[in-house]
Amino acid sequence: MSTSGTPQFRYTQTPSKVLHLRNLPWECTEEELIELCKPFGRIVNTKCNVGANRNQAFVEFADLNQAISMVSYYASSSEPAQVRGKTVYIQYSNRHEIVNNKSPGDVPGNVLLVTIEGVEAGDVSIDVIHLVFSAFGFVHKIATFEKAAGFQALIQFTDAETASSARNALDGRSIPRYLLPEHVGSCHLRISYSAHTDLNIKFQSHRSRDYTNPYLPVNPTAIEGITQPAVGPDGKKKEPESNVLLASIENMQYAVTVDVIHTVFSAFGTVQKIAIFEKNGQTQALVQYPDITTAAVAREALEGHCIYDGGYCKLHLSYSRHTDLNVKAYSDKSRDYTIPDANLLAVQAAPGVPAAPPAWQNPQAAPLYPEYSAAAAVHGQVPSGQVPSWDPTMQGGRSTYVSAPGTYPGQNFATSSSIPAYAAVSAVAMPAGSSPLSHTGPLSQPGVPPNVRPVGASPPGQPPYYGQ
DNA sequence: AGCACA
Repeated sequence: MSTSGTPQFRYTQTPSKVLHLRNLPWECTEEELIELCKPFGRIVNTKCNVGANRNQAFVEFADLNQAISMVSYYASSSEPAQVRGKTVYIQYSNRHEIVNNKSPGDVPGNVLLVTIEGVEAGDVSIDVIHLVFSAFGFVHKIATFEKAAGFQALIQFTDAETASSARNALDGRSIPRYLLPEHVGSCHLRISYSAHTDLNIKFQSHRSRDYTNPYLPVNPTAIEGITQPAVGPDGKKKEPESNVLLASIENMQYAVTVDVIHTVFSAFGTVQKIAIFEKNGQTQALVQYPDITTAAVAREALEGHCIYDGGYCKLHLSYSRHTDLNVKAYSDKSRDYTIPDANLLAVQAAPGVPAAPPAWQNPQAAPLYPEYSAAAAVHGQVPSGQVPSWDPTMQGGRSTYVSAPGTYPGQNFATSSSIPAYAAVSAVAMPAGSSPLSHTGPLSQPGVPPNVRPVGASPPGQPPYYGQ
């Protein structure tokens, strides 16, 4: 009772993920701190140079047990914890997390996120980046990409020490002029740490390199280097066509899941991969088809249309710079439908066999399909309490399966006869009061009866036909 | 040598 207030210090401290370190050398660096602590676990945050003498610090481990292991180790060790030869005293902090203004990018790791300001992607080659950063140690991998922030590169070093030496030396500096094209004014490097530890490089290309794996295949389309954007008849830049579409979803009042995207875009051909992400607060999706023709048809048909009735989830489509997406095979934000599967390979990956003839070969099916897509997209299992209200067969939250693939207009061009394309539809919240099946929605065509019984719920989290 | 920052 008497000591239950805020004791100056405690003899028995409750363990915490956060450790308090004192008697550190003056202005001990974060790297030294991490060096000392990382044998015991993953460090998620630090705060150093604390106190009037700037000789205290906090270290937060990912897991409580890691902090406990460090405290226990030094409690019974004959060798005290030391930094630069000074004994460091370690105890549990009386707080349970470090709160500071440090962004994740300040937490050291072996991968740097480099933003090259004031340049376009074509101005700085990956070889120049490699040259500049190799000065600090072996560069394992590089991946470059363009983001809103500008041209960026992820650079993977062996360890955080090498990475931080590069960061300390280069952050805010500029790439030497002689390595740059003449027209580039300044190009300052902004360097932070990435949360990545191992980059997943699929190809050697002008965008990415894996210097640890010389046998990695070269991406034939990507290695050609920087293609100048084609110029259309109006003199405006015309984006190069691609088999990958970038869909921006406007007015996204309702959930747009991978399955929704899959259903909508499957209307025009085999969808190979999907990735959904947020950019500048807007939801976007990358949709990969096997070929440009299919993508072009889908783009033409879907541009400006809405997934749901009422102007919800309006699609804007452009061609992506990607040609082959690198996505998790199955997650809530991505899907890779091309992963080896005996059944699927026959349908989707048989060389020379177009998996899906372009929709324009079937003038009737093309307009029909989007309507179905929209309908199917808003159907499916929903969290309990959010049972869609529009489908009488859905009462009680139960759903029905499509009676037969043959009843499905256009199924012949989207799938093999044995695989209903729309079977992938699983979890989507239905906008209340919106009934795509019974309305002429933006994706609907007049005079088309809603003759398709929407697909039933898939097993939780699994489309029925793709296994893992 | 004994608990910070916004």
